[in-house]
Formats: sequence, C-alpha cells, structure tokens
Amino acid sequence: MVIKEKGKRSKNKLLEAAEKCFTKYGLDASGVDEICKTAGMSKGAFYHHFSSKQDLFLEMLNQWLAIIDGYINTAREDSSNMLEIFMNISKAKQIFKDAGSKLPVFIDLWIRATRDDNLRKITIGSYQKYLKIFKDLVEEGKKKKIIKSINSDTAARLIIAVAVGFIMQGMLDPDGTEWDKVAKDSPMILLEGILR
Amino acid sequence: MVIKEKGKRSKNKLLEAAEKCFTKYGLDASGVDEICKTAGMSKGAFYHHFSSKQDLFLEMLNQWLAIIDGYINTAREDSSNMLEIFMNISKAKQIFKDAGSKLPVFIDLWIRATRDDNLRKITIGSYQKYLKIFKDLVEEGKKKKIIKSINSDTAARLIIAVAVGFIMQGMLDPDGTEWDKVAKDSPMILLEGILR
DNA sequence: ATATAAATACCGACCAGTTGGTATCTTTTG
DNA sequence: CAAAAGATACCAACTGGTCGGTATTTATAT
Repeated sequence: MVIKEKGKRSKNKLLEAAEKCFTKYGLDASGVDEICKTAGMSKGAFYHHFSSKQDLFLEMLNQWLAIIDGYINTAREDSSNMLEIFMNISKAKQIFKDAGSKLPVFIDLWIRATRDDNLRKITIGSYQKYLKIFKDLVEEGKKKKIIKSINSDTAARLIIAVAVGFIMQGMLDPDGTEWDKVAKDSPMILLEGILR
Repeated sequence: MVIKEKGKRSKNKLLEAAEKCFTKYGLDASGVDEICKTAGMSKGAFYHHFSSKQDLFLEMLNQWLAIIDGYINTAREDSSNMLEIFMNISKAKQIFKDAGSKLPVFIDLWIRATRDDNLRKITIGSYQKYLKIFKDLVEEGKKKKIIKSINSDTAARLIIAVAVGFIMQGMLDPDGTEWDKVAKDSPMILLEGILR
C-alpha cells in the first residue's frame, strides 16, 4: 500500500493538533475538544484512535523520545572520538530548530511525569539511558586522559542540567538573549571552566 | 498585639495548605476545594482572602522570591570576595533543605508563567534581577583577572541553567543519586572545567 | 467597663461552564 | 457485506467563583 492507511494519517493529524494546542495552552489547559477542533475532527475520531488523553500523552512522548534517539545516534555516527560526539550533541542547533516548539511541551510532560507513574516510567527510562551515554562519554575521556578525574555521574548530570536549564530559561525569556549563541558557547565554557 | 491578627494567620494557613496540595498534586490538579479542605476552612474564607486562585499563585510566588532574596543577600553579606559569594550561593545547602518541597511547585509556576502574563512579569523580573547579580559577579571576576574573558551574560545564564536543571532532575529522579553531593561538586566543575 | 456600632472573618449552598469520556448512529473503505 | 473511521448528542463529575447570611473581632462612645 503506497498511501498510509487513512487511519494512521488521521491519528497523526490529531497528534499534530495536540502538539499545537499543548504548545499554545499547555497540557492541562488543552481540552480534548480543542484538540479535535484544531485537527478538524470529531471527538468520536479522537476516542477511536486514543483510549484516553493520557494515552495520547504517552504516544506523543514515545514519538519524541524516538526523535531524540535519532539525534544522538546521528551525532555518534558522524563522529569518531568522544569529544566530537559531545560537541555534536550539545551544539544541537538542529534540535533547537526542529524541536523548538516541542520543547516547552516536553518540559510540561517532564513535570507531569513527576506525579504520573506511567509517564514517569517512560521518562525516567529514557533519562537514564541518556545519562548513561554521557557517563560513558566522560569515562572514556577519563581513560584517554582527556578529562579530569571527576565523578562521571556528576558530570553527566551536570551536562543534562545545562541542557534542561537552558530550555527552561528560553521558555521564560525567549527574547532575553540569543539563545542559540548561548547554547553554542556553553559547552566550551563547561569543558574549559570559568576560572583562569 | 503579640499574636498576629487572626486574619493573617488564616491566610497563612491557606497559603501553607495550598503549598502542600501543590506539592502533592501540582498546580492545576489542586482545586480550591481541596486547598480549603486541607486548611480546614471554607471556600468563603478562601475567597475572602484571595480574589482568585491566580491571586494566591502571585502571593505565594512573591513570598518565595522574598525568601530567595534573603538567601542571596545573606550570602553577599557573609562573604567578602566575589568567589566566596558565588560558592556560598551555589552551595545553597540551606535552600535545598528549607525550600526542598517548594522547588517543584516553583518550577510549576515557572512553566505557568510561560503562558500567564501576570505571573510572567513577576517571574521574569526576578529572573533578570538574579541574572544581573551573577553577571556582575562574573564581570567583577574578569576585572580582577580571576575569570576568563568569557561572555558574562552567557556565563550567568549557564549558572542558572545548572541550578534549574538540577532541580528538574531531582524532581524526576530523586533517588537516582545523592543530589546534595552533586550540587556540592558541580560549582567546582563549573569553575575549573571538565578538560584536563 | 459596657453597650453599641462597624468591620472583618467566615460559612456552605449554589451556579454556570467545562472537562474527559461514552453511547449511538452514519459514512467510508476494502 | 463487514470492519474501520468518523460524527453527534449526551452525561456525570468537577471546576472556579458567587452570594446571602452569620459569627467574631475591633473600634467607638458613653
């Protein structure tokens, strides 16, 4: 079958509409009705494709995590040494461009995962996966004597903190600075330190 | 009068109850009814003290920002040089202890500020105030040749990113590591860099 | 000090609107 | 035709917020 079954297409339409709504109003404030209206579909269609609003959250999150996986794997394939991988990931201009509008919703999901066990399981699973990637990267650097003998767990979490922290700030104060520039310069500061 | 007027006490009771609820269920999921029940008061009392749920958000946020102000000012008064101030702020064991339960709610407010103009104004105002503090600190360090000639705006935002990022991770994965240890080690890594 | 007046603090039933979700029916598709 | 997809009408639960009335303080006058 050349054309995706109409069902899948409709489902995607709903997913995209949901993303629009979530970006605009937030997770909680976006009602199922609103999402349907945005998608130009009916509530019946919605509940034909998703068993609940939650269910849509989960599918959306899984979809995005797959995208992030893609970015990371690409960065890994395109680079030969550990330092290159790190820089390629953290530059992440692509992420900020493609996923820019997704990021606030992603944070929203993150917060929600704090209180929702289903979401939490998925989120924490991926979180730990990425954590491990950075940890291994640091460990490798330590073995090759490129990196100081710092705790690799701490370092990995620090790297993630920077990423998440920038997203949060970018959401609150998008015009406060040139965020892509900040994001570009920060990995270097992180690597080389602040002190002379 | 030794004892606070009863009115203020009741208002505080509501504020505290709200904090409990928000910590447990999140901002949106905590209904006014729930807050009142937790406080052991009536809805009438609530709307006697606050003009709306929003209004309570604002008061709560202002209250907390005042606390943070206190921490920062204390750190400034207790230290003589720029580096000490920075370390005193970022150690912030006191913040993590006292305000531990508040932090998730704080993040929740942050997200909400993204879409709510009133909240945004307050939040962004404080954000920029703290940003400036760090910026000035970095500038001072640069003048004294302690700090590299990095962009002070970027550096300041990087520092904030680390703080916010740790809070976010701590919320998602509280038992994943010893966060106070991570928080203690990170400033040093930030200062001295990762690379050898 | 006591009576009175006036705020302040508080209660809880109630309302209009919205929410996620369901049940039933119709259309499209293979 | 049967199954999938979609539409419409509907509902029970819950939401933030209102309102008329009552209890409790606090200020004032005597």
